[in-house]
Amino acid sequence: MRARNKIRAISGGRQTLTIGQVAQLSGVGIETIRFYEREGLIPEPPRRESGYRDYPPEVVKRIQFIKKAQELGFSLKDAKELLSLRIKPNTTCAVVKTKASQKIASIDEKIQDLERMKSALAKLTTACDERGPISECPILDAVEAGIFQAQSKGEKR
Amino acid sequence: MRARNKIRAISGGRQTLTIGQVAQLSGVGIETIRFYEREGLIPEPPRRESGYRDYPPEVVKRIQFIKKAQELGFSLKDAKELLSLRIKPNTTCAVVKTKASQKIASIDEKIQDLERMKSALAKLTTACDERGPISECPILDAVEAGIFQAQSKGEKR
DNA sequence: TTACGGCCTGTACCCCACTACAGGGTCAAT
DNA sequence: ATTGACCCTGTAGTGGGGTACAGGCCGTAA
Repeated sequence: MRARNKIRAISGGRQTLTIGQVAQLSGVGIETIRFYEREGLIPEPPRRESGYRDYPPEVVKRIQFIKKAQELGFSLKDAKELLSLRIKPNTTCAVVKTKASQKIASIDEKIQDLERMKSALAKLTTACDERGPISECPILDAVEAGIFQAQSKGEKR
Repeated sequence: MRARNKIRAISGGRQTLTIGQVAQLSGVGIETIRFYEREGLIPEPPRRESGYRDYPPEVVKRIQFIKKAQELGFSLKDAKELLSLRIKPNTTCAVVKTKASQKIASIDEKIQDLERMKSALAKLTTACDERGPISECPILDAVEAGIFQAQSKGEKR
């Protein structure tokens, strides 16, 4: 009953991981890892004689990146694109830069939107403090003022 | 005698919208609107004698908010919660504040993660400019350095 | 009054991202 | 040698979030 078994590969000896270890370390299910492999999100790992997948530890970070990207509203396809953005000898720099700056732009947009949401929520708590004769739903007020749409037009409610 | 059917309700006369008009203005399909209604994301609108849904214009902003929230990695359930955060006469202020600050915290986390992604991408373009003997995949480097995991623990970067 | 687009309900179907078996081989401790 | 956890391939099913009809009523310009 050696629970130590689980971390054997990490703490010493062998430098590779089984799929189960990868799953545990990255916080996803085994099936998800095989799914990502099928979808080309993570590379096919080498196999042992037994046919077992033999993972390098880096794959854990890659999977965590994928999960993060998803939480931030990117699809798996987006995540794949992000991960494949790299400088390869025969890729022109211009191409990489173009793609990267597109991604940066879309990230900036998300950040802006999140900031607007955040300030709407902040307004809500403030209104709560003041307990004055304030509208009963500041978020909707913000929404109705077009927080995401009319922002740059200088409109007000 | 009402001409210009499509914008009639918007430009003058009647202050309400048909489902088709709402769809067009908010950039989603008609079926999506009915779906949101079934799911309780937008209130059931009053009906005309004909049975047609008769929307107040505010619903457009509400739908746009829902769409934005989705793009930012919130589920429809999350969006519903965000929209229902309001100060009602019989809701205690404390409850609202607690929920709001939880939402704000999760938004802040998203912003942090996006900033980290962004800087990884920025590094990529810089590396590209310098054309030096730099790693071929800065994003993965960042990932491998645990940009999302080790950050808050004061670990190396 | 007819044509034709818009709206109604209801049901079925679709894509994405998993998740769960079934049936069978592997590995390490007992 | 056996046990039981772990891994394999393959296929099927699930839940979220829509999307697409079918069959039928409404509304209005010609």
